[in-house]
Amino acid sequence: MDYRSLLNEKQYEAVSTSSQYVRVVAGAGSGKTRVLTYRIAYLISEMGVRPNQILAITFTNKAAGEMADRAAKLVDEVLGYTPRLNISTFHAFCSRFLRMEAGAINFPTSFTIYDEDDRGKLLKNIGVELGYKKGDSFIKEASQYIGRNKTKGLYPEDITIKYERFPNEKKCLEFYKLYEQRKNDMLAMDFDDLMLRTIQILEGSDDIRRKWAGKFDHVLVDEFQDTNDVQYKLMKLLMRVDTCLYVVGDPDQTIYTWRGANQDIMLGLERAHENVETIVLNENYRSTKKILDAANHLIAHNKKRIPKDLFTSASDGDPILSSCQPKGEDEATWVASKIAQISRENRNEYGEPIFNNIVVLYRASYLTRPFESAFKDRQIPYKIYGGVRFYERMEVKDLLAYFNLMLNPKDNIAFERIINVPRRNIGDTSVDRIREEANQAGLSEYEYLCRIGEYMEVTNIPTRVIKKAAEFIAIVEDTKIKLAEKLEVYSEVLKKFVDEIGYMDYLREDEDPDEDRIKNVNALFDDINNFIDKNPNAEFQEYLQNVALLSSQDDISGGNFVSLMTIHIAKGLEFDNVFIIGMNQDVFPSMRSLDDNGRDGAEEERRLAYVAITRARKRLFCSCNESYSYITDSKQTPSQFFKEAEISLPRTSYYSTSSVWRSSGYGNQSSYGGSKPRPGSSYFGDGNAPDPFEKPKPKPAPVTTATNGITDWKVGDMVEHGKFGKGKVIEIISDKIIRINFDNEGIKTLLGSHPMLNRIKSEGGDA
DNA sequence: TCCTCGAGAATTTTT
DNA sequence: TTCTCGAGGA
Repeated sequence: MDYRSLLNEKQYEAVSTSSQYVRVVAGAGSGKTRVLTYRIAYLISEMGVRPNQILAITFTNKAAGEMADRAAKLVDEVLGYTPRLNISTFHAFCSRFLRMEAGAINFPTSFTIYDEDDRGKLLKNIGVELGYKKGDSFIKEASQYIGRNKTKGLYPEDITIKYERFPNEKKCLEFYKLYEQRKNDMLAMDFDDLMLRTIQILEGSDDIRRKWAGKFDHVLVDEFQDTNDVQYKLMKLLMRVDTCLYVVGDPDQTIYTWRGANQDIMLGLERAHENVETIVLNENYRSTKKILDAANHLIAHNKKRIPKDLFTSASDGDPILSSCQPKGEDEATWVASKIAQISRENRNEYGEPIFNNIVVLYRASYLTRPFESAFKDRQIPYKIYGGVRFYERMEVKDLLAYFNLMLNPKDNIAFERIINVPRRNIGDTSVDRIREEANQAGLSEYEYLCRIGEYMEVTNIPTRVIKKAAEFIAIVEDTKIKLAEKLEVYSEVLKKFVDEIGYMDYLREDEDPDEDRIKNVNALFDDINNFIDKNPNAEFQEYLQNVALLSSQDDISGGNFVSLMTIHIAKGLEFDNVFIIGMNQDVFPSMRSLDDNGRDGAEEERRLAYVAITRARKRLFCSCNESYSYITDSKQTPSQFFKEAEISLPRTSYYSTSSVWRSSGYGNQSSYGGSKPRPGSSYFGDGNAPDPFEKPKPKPAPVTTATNGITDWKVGDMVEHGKFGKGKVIEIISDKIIRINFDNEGIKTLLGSHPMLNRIKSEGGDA
């Protein structure tokens, strides 16, 4: 492959360097991902590195998947085979590591991963256990204390308090201890544990460390500016003296310091290693000149940075449009009218308006509300990312909790989530009692109920509850046996289970026209099928662990709709048309960030705005409003970022009293949108009309053909199963799942590609 | 145990 | 403006 012709000079230099330590400072839109992808391909195709000697770390699972696909394709073009690449997030890497090595710290490899929601519940339980009320502010304080220490890599045993640095420090530490203890009892890990336990194991055993550091000759890290100290430590543990390190990032895009990101790691890399080669990519291929100018102007206000102006040879492009409207609804109307116009100008081959090159970005999720209704009124299809994600939906979480409980009976959080869902008349009081007694017996809540017979003398749990619980346990245990046999399709066993416990009926009763709960449940089963299909040898446990690690960006899939997301989620993405909304002082930059972290906070907010602006390829729109703020108890004012980015803000508001903004600047601001939006009214319909644009559903992952086994089943095929014997195909449920009537075993639902399944005679002829 | 209602609080970003 | 919590009644 002619790498030289596919890359510009700097990019080629970065891709082909042979230095051991390389730092690529890549400005927004300079082809950062391209460089990393080509680097991986180059290592394999030109430098003879074996694919499994490379470890690449990205920020999201989605980025990992894309990079793996693209690099694999490149290698395939040159060498004619598709390599298996180790590309994942830090967390996913650790999860895989722990599945193999957790035994070293006496932890089972079938641990459960707790997400933020589970973690919050556990913390609340502990708070109540310690005698605080549910909403007590101390629980919040302790939770933050725990979070802070974990991002620093400190477990309770690493902390000693000589004198309290703040009033409740000792109490917080006690809380932290209890949290860790309870979590360990339940064989669970939170996100931080994944990293910290991995480090613990690597530090604790030379053998294991040698084994893992021996695997990788090349470690590559994307978005390196957002690496935190714990992640960096882990990286170093995975490296030998001769391991090559290749990091790519942009210090101006550090937006995760609140999660421990430390841009000094990137800036000070030469202090850690000798002979670091630094390559700067500052030609932007993404945005128009006007957009880039705004970004450069803005970021120049930051004091703590290495000056690095992006340049482009692109044309000026359209002017940046801005607007300040009286109310949030008016701002939404303004945006909606612009979107309607853009989509009218961009039509696909069938003449339908195109929405998928449009994104609406904001600082905080609560800002989306008026926009949702404005889009609905105007029949603009949209999808919100990072709100409630698919895997966080109530019904999906319920089912995952059931499944988790099956694999890990010690998981009290899962147990408490579902013991009364659907209603079994086991209320809070009973659950409290179960928790208390289980604690005393030294068992998990589920285990305690399983063995309640041994405790009949002492228990205070009403017999009514015990009876109900016993029914429930019977179904769970029965399903566990079926799952362990692995003979029937996983999802089918689970489906039966879900029916048996009456969950589907419960969903149907509780029908909420806005929520497609039942469809979501089916989508979950599809998802499980897909996973098992793609990873035929994987344990179901792995699916559950994977699911917990998925992030908001991961379910970003194509479709013709406007995307709405926070700027944090938008990191790494790009769109033709970008709207930045809610650009009000104290909202963006956020007052809280300024309060908490002073000037550093302000600089991070500015970097965030920089990220937002540089997402845009062709057109940029910035808006704010002057509505009343509950936070400051006063009217809102435009963000300082307008001035700093030198984006002029026209006086469109007739309520405006304090407009200090220039009304001239880049062209005629109001000509673009046509007529002035009418506050409070919509252009289409009466608001009661049915929404013709269904909210897009999570798309089932693309159908993959099974790696082994038969996929082209037909009704009437005769089969032989390694365990069930002979039978006949009676129904094709989907392209993967079939129903077979076995001579001796009756009707079973199976995965068509199941290795135990063989066709002995095809319908109408020999196999 | 569950449901309803009213008061009150709270609005950041996420692997 | 919207969600959460707790009290009180069925």
